[in-house]
Amino acid sequence: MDNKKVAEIFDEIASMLSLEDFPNVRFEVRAYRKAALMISTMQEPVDEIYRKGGIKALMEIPGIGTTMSRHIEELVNTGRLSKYEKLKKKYPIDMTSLTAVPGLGAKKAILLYRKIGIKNREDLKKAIEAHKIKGLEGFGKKSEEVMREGLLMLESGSGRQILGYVLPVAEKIVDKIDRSGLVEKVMIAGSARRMRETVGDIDILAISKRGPEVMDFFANMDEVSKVIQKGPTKSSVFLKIGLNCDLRVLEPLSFGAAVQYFTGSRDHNIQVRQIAIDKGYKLNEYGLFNKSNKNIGGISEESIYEKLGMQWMPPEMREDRGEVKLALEHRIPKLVELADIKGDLHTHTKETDGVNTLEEMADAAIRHGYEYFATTNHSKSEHIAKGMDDKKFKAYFKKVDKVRKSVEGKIDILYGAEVDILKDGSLDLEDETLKQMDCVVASVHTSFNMNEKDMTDRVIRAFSSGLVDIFAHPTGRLIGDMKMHKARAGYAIDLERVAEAAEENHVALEINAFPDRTDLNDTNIMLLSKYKVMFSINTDSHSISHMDFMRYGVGTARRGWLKKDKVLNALNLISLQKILAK
DNA sequence: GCCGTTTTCGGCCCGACTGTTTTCAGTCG
Repeated sequence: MDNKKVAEIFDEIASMLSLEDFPNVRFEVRAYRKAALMISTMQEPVDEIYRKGGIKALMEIPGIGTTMSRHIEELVNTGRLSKYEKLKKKYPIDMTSLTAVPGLGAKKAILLYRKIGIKNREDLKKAIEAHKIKGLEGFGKKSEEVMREGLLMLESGSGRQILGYVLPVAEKIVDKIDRSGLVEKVMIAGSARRMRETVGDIDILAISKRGPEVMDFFANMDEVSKVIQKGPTKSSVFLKIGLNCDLRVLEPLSFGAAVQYFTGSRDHNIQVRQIAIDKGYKLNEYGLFNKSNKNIGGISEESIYEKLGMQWMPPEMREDRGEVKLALEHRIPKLVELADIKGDLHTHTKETDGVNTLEEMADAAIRHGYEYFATTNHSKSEHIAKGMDDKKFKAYFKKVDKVRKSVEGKIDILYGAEVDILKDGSLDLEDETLKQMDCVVASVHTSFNMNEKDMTDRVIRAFSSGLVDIFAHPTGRLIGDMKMHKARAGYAIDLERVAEAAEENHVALEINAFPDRTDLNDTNIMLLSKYKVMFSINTDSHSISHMDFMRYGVGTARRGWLKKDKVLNALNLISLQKILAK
């Protein structure tokens, strides 16, 4: 029983309970939803937690109490849950997939079942095609249309998309609104502002006295494929890239409150609002209100946090992972910033599977204001990537020498490679070749389906060569979205054992900034920060434009609460070389 | 159903928009 399945069952129970009528039912619904969300985003499988520590360990999980932990116990032991089955008898419909259809909630779903026997999405689709829906009580022409389009959208598979491909679009939209002259201020909020690796929609906030005009401008933008709703203060559109985008227009006095509110995350906000309530205030998206209902802090995010006795914190931290407590104690760490990055230690060129020459890459690195960068082409096992053997590396380094001279004084180029860690843990190039290099990046590209112990041993054996400086994309996962990017779960690997070995052998762990990877991810980084290991934030650029991806790596690092002093490539060249020499 | 250095009971976020409403319920974020 994996976490996803448990979460789905809890979520479905929540939906079914929302149809029941007993005191406090809505809070019970919320409890199940919260538990589902918690479990679905957890790293460790709940059945493992239960097997290791029983009910007691389960109850340590926030949002899981006596009842939920018993439920999990029942699910792990029997594969079934009597409460779920009981409800399911009463509401025998495929609740999760039906309520995923926009415009359709639990109440309407059960109504459709009772009136015309719709049990799942297939039934719904047929009923819509046969125009059986409109005319039913509570349904009209419009609701049929909304559901029809919703179904199409679900079928086309657009869900969350990768931040690195969405953020530039969002920024373009914001820029256009800004230049329209209709707004005093406009900015991105939501999960994009928190730099989550994927986003489900784009939230934009603006200050303007001309709401309706702003909304007209917004609805008519090139990027928009369909207007979903349009009011004077809130509009929602579906973008051509297959994502929803919401725009809200606000008063200046509410802007800070709205920014705070819509940046989220939801769980962070619930905590912050609770603090407001405890202080006798009320916090909503329009402001921070005192007892006499005067807005005392809505103008800026900073003023809200300040009035609540909290330190302002970077959006990347707002995930309800303990940041609220730190903010109350004024102990928010100073996180690494894009401006701290002094170089990129994982880049490719035309010689293998990159598209730009070393000269072009050097130029781009200079434009990024870097002090140094490493050229790290693939080793010979990577046939598809035209990986280079020892001889080719030697020849390549002569070329590097030339370019080095031509950019002298502007940037330093480090010799490097992205060398394959072979199945047995050996490296894909001769020791002699690797010893000549300033920066050896090692990574796994083959035999992904080894078991966890073998994979971990393989990687640790590579570290013990003493030749590896950076372990690239440590889990090998590819995020993917349902459109064009292929997903791949990471290989099984014990990251904590890897971190121990990395500490011992002076290997830095990579935070790969490539949007499909962001590997390590935020939770990995948090987990591994307790080790005395350095992290290296690299783009894995295969072209000069990829160098812009650095901000996603930095964003991921910040989501993992990483400070500058743990980041290898935030060091200046001299300090970097000292560490690489180890 | 969960949670708690002010509580083991009594709280738990709430407003915009829409459709089908003749005054509001459902959905969503």
